[in-house]
Amino acid sequence: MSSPALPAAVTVTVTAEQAGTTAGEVLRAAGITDSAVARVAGRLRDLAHVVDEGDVVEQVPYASADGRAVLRHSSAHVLAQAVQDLFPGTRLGIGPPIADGFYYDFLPERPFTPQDVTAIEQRMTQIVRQRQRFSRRVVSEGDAREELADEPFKLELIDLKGGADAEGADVEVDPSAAELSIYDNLAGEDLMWKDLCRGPHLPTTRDIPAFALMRTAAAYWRGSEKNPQLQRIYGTAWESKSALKTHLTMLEEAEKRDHRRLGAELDLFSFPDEIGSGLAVFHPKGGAVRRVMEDYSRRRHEQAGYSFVNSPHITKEDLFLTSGHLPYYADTMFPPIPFEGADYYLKPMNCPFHILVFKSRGRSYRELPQRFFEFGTVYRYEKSGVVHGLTRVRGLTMDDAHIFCTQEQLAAELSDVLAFVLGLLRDFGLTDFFLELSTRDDSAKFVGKPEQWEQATAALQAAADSSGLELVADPGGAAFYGPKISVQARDAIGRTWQMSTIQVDFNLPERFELTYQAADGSRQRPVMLHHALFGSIERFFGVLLEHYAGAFPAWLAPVQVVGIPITSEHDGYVQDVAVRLRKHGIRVEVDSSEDRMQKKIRNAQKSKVPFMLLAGDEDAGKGAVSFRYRDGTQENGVPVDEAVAKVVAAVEQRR
RNA sequence: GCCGCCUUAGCUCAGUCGGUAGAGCACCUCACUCGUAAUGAGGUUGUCCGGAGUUCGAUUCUCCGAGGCGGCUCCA
Repeated sequence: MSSPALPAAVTVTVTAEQAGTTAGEVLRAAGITDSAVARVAGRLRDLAHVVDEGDVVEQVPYASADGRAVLRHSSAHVLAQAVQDLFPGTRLGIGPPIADGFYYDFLPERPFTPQDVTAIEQRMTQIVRQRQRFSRRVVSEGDAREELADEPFKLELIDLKGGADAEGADVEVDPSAAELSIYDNLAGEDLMWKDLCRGPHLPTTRDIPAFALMRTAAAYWRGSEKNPQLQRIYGTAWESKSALKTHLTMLEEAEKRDHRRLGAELDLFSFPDEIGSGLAVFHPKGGAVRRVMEDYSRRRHEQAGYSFVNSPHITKEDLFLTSGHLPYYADTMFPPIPFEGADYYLKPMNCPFHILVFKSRGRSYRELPQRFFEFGTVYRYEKSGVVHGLTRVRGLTMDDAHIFCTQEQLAAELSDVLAFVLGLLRDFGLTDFFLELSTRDDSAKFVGKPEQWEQATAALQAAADSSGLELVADPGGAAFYGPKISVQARDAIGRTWQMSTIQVDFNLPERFELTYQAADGSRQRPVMLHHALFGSIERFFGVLLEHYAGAFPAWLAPVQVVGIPITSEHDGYVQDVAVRLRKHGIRVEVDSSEDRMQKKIRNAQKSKVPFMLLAGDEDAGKGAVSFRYRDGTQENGVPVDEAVAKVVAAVEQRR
């Protein structure tokens, strides 16, 4: 994921004497050995690529984005070769490099077992040791079809001429190149295996320094559930054994931080089977964290000029017919409840309710922008295979806000909202952001007038630009009713999470025929902004839990202080200190169990409390306590007043 | 929803080639009263995920269902 500084690439210009030699030879002559492939005249080429005088040959270090992609792509070939060695008759799909690794899709006669994967990995090791050469050969389309007669998926790729709609397919057939190429794997002069492939590749299999197979999974051919399902094997490959190890260690770290695991270990929440898949209950400790999150958010919204509204969990279907959601999202809503002659639905979003609040009486331009906020619990029918801990649930609470404003107010409101969102996320300890601007494409799912889309997109673009953050384009990613900005945050171990979204909506005000009375007495249509900062509280909770690896800062920690009496005789003394802390709103527990004090420290440490507060004869004698902090350091003989002030200050300063 | 794997004590997991089961932690009892990550001794705990089938007998085999995990697809 995050990598140490990558070495700078060296470039060499081919001399007259070097013309007709290879890119690899030119680089070696310049003393460069660390190059997976070469960039010649701006294109990645095999080191065996023949160069002309004047060509600029650029080193592509293994530990560069391109270098890693090539070595992973070559690893994918070795994987496919191993699979076809061990399971003849297995058909090949595609095998591209991906972030941190590679995969290859297969149609085997039966799904792979874990034992198969072990065997495949061993076979790969043998192939690597054999130092087989990756040898490029340009073929005519006719020859390719003949050679690949047994590979129906490859033939389909040739038909598609690169299959721009199939992610990763362009590693097999280059849509921008006129020619098709096949890579032969040669041991000496013996052909061991071949695959339709654009390349480029490492010189030999031996040049793969370190790889590992990770897992198997199913994947639809060309990403469509209408197509046959293939068996995918994921692997990872790196420029060195130590880089591989670093990556695997990072994965272990991510696993240790998994919010589902921490949620159980720290007694924060659970998903009882009795309730149903994707429906969480928060335990007292998780509830404490959640309450602090919500309280803080409410206060900030209040300060930013939001009014609080409330709405029910179910509604008659008419509301969602008017909003236009039902036709789009019926299959991701819980099924209707027939009742008193109407169909009721659990609400999958809050916006129509807030619209009704706006619509409950006439509105004047004088009261715009009108900002409504609610912690609104919504229910969505997520398919059974996609529910995932707190990050993908069927019941979630959105910190949902809807702003009704005039066209003229839109731009200012957007940049205020963006600044508000970023400020709040920073308060929760996320500091590393980038933005994504999701716009429409020509798909039929998008509603509304093109000029409104343009106006909204321009306003979002301006707000994004003024934030100074990196902006990534996401064409086609908009909601059906309007474009959006999403804030992506990087967590403590460099993973990115989509957090807040801000959407512009001209559509709903129109569907609900919203109006306000303008200064000239005319009726005008307001614009709507949707935003949710946490997205869902459940999901944000999960992200924070992983970000902090369970060690919440003191202001969020479910238990902020654990009092530990050295012996049971000091229970009363520690209890008195706890009472004083509690008066300041500090969440404090005293461990008066029969355990020895060392065991209590261990337990408190495992529960990741920020402050352990110990007292025995030594401290009690002088009206003091001793701290042990989460990092194991200690501070002894702190007068009680000072200790209380210290804890209170940490919480108030949101540390 | 689709594919694969999984489900045994509160938790983590072992085990039974078909004869109703075990460890560590947790919990309870007793002793210990201790200064910064596990005091000792003793004890309790199970519809072996649910249902149906095969069988003299099913936690174990088969089928169906539920839940979980890894992906795919999806994500207002």
